[in-house]
Amino acid sequence: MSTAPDRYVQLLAQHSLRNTAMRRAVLELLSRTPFALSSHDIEQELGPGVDRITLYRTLKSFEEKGLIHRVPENSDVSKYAACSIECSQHAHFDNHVHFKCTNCQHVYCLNQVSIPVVTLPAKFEAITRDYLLAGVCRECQPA
Amino acid sequence: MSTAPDRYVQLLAQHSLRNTAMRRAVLELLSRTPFALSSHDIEQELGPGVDRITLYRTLKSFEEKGLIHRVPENSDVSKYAACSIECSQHAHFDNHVHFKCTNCQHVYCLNQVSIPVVTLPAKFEAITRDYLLAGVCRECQPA
DNA sequence: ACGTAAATGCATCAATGTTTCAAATACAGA
DNA sequence: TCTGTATTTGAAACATTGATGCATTTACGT
Ligand SMILES: [Mn+2]
Ligand SMILES: [Mn+2]
Ligand SMILES: [Zn+2]
Ligand SMILES: [Zn+2]
Repeated sequence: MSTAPDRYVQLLAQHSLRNTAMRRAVLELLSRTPFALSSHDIEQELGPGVDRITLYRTLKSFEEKGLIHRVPENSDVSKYAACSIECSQHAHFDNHVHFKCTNCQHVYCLNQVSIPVVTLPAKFEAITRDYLLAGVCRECQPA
Repeated sequence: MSTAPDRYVQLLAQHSLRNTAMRRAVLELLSRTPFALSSHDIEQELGPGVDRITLYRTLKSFEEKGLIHRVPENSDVSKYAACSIECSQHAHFDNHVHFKCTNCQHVYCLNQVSIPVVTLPAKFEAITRDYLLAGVCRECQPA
């Protein structure tokens, strides 16, 4: 009756994170959900058992280790999504555009659409880029 | 000894906002500063007299009326910058790129650089776009 | 199976922002 | 210029997000 060596246990090990119930649950939830989730969303989804502080710490270490990335939501609440497989502690490779639906409020990672490069004024050196669109998503289009 | 009919009084009137001390002060500060300021920054700059709650409300109405725009800082604090002259309550026209310096933490509006358009997957309809770069700014470049 | 470093759970604290309501004030109209 | 009224302000209370310190528990290398 040992725990099946599932995908998430492996992912945690690969990123030097210990295998705990909370971590497995959060990782599973974010991998399964097709849009970004806030800390509050995750708390709701995981049910009443979860400790808010532990969840914050989980999200923080996941972000540091390259398991998830924070979506540049321009509101006051952070939302998180699973990273592409090649992200690590040392470098994030989530160079895709994000899309926030003004109707359902969901934020999608558009992994197919990469962020275009712009020419900057002299002496500005860019290292990271974020591109956030807002509008109406696929699900919310009027017939 | 009447108040000189200055630029800010005019701007307020044009956007259907009453002429108050707080509003003049905030508008003047944001117009004069070459990078975006947080609510906290503004509080510091304006000195100990300012009421925090009134300031929040000032920023909120300025944003609604199209006098300032919120910069999509991916951290937990909102920063504000003066809008281009043609913004109004009904439409913002700040289609420029923003740049956050990882050294001095300042966020600049790069008004010269407009946001490139991307091709979205079917059925996604974009209405607004935000593009935030991070890196080293002009002032912080090593010699 | 053990020892230890890491993670958890809980209390406490801090920052940001909203709401409610009475008092003050800007400004349109007389 | 005076006056009435809708807007704005200032203060207290509240809500939410998140960090920190510390004792206890747990995961995992040996
Ligand atoms: Mn993403
Ligand atoms: Mn700007
Ligand atoms: Zn939608
Ligand atoms: Zn700088």
